[in-house]
Amino acid sequence: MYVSYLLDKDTSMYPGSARCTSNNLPVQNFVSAPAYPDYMGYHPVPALDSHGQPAPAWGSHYGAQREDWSAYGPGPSSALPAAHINGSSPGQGSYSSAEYSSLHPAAAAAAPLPPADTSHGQQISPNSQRHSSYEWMRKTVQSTSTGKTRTREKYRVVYTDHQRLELEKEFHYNRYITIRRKSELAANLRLSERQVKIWFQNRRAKERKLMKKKMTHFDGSSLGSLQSDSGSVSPMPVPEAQTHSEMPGSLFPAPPVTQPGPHQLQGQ
DNA sequence: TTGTGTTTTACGACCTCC
DNA sequence: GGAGGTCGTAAAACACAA
Repeated sequence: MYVSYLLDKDTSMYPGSARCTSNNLPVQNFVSAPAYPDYMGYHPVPALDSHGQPAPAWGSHYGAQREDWSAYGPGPSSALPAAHINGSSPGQGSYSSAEYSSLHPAAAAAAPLPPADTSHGQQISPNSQRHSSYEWMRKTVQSTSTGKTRTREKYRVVYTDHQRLELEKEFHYNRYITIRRKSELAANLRLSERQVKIWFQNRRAKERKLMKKKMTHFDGSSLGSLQSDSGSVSPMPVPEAQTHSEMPGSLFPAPPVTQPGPHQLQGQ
């Protein structure tokens, strides 16, 4: 399960119930009920607990013991542990089930929720806080050969654990995000819709990369386990028409299909 | 400390679909 | 034409060994 690692992280990241109290994020959007309560493929926590213990509902992961939330105000926080904040200890960024199960759950030693005042392109991540003041964000860098410039504001912010957790949750629920959910998520996470879209694109690319890696590793003999690794939803792409149409009469998208759209099979 | 490898954001090119 | 898709890649962020 993709989320299990993050859930484990989450347990230490957001223990208790008062998550986001200093973050200005709409807490109600992150409690146990996902946006699609009727969708059977997504079970927020209990089914994902890899330690054989009943895990609390989403809401109980967040808050309480982080009595020091308010200590992480705007500005660099150099007192944080260097490792793990980015979910990057051993197995950094790998969320396949096998890897999840082998990861130490204490990966999130301390992941402060940064101030939510992260207007587009200015997400203040723990990492960026750790490594610099805000000055670097304002500078521009020359791209190598093309002469194009990229502003530091764009290149690149490190998303907070919270943002990534929510994105991972959404990804675990559905590999392809709908327009509506993209808007909601962007608003909730203080990201732009473009960022959400690109995150999903990159996340799918990452998954394909992992799949490919496993394919070569298992030499195609363990495809069944590969399928189950990806959770309850199909790893295959969803036809675009299903994902970015608004589905009249239905708030939410249909469950993912197992066949890719025609245009997604060719040219790759 | 430094070099190296990996992961994470972000973008451009090119594609299909509506 | 505009949307979102994949693919490839740049560069920052990060981990870790030497």
